[in-house]
Amino acid sequence: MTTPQPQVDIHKQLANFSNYLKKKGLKITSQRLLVAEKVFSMESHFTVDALAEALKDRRGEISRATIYRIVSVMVEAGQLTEHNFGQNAKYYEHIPGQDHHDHILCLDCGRIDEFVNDAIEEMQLKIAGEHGYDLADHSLNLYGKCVELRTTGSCARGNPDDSGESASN
Amino acid sequence: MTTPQPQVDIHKQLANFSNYLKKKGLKITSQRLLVAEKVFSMESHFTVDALAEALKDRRGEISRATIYRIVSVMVEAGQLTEHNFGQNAKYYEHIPGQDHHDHILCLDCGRIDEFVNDAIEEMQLKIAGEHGYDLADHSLNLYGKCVELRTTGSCARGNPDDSGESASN
DNA sequence: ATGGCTGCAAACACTTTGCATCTGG
DNA sequence: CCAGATGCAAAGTGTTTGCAGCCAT
Repeated sequence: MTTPQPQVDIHKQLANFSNYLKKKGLKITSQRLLVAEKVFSMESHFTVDALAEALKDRRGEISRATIYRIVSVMVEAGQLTEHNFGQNAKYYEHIPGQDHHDHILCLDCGRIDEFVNDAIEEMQLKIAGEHGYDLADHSLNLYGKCVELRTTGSCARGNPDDSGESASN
Repeated sequence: MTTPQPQVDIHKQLANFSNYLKKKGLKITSQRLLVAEKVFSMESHFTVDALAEALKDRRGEISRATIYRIVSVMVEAGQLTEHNFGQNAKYYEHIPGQDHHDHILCLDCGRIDEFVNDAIEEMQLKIAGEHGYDLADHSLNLYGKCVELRTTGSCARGNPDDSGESASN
């Protein structure tokens, strides 16, 4: 069930990032390496806040401002994507050089799963074309109740009783 | 090109809203009616900010706090939907009692078009099921370059020259 | 009359920015 | 050595909330 991908070669990713920095004439600082390393080791989707927390202790901590700046560099570098799941904060996800995918989220526990569907991808291209658009990107998020909630009757955050209408948000 | 829907009976919509308020034991205040009326007359997608601006002059203006509160009531009432288009502010759209639809947005001028695709809707249900989810909602947004930009070489906000990588955001 | 509503301003959460200092190349 | 990076704190957005006074019911 859990993505069993073996740490898609963090070293290679770090090397790519360093190359990008070099190519752009940006400096390879300890903060950038630490942030990048942590980013590449994050299991899945995370917020800047979570990233900042995860970066604590190592050698003190890195300033939020700096983390925001580094994250934005990584997005430009194409090694990180940004998601808007309808919550306050943006979510990020490192790109293991692999395929694009969409997301399905649990409205109760916030669990996030991924999926790919070629038919939908094709449809989107077709639709964009029909409307005269040159498709550049898209975001598809499904929201529902996760398998755990359905089978055990409750998941991390909510349970059937008080889940009255958490879906409203 | 522009949605030619003839003001889907604002009076009926207002009546529905009033009924909802009554049913819920909420008060029918002048602010609520003014906001609702304006909401129903808004052409398409708007932010709370735009709504507040549009509400000015009539009889002074309505406090943002109040507008936020009324908008949230209307969402609960099911007469307004909330969208996250990846920008800072949330976008709203009144529901004319009609069909659900998805969006396609221009990365340059911010233009927003709508579309419905049953095949994709079905696919989503299937995908959710395959992942053990009970699908409650979804959001599908396509981003690209609009027809105007493609045909005339420029649209409201940007033009091919400086549009270098506005897609990065 | 009275409890919900409004308006104001302060509080909030997330993100960005100005500036002095520090550091990689 | 010096442009670019960092950290801090202050400033910005967009949105929410506490509270006193107001108005539908």
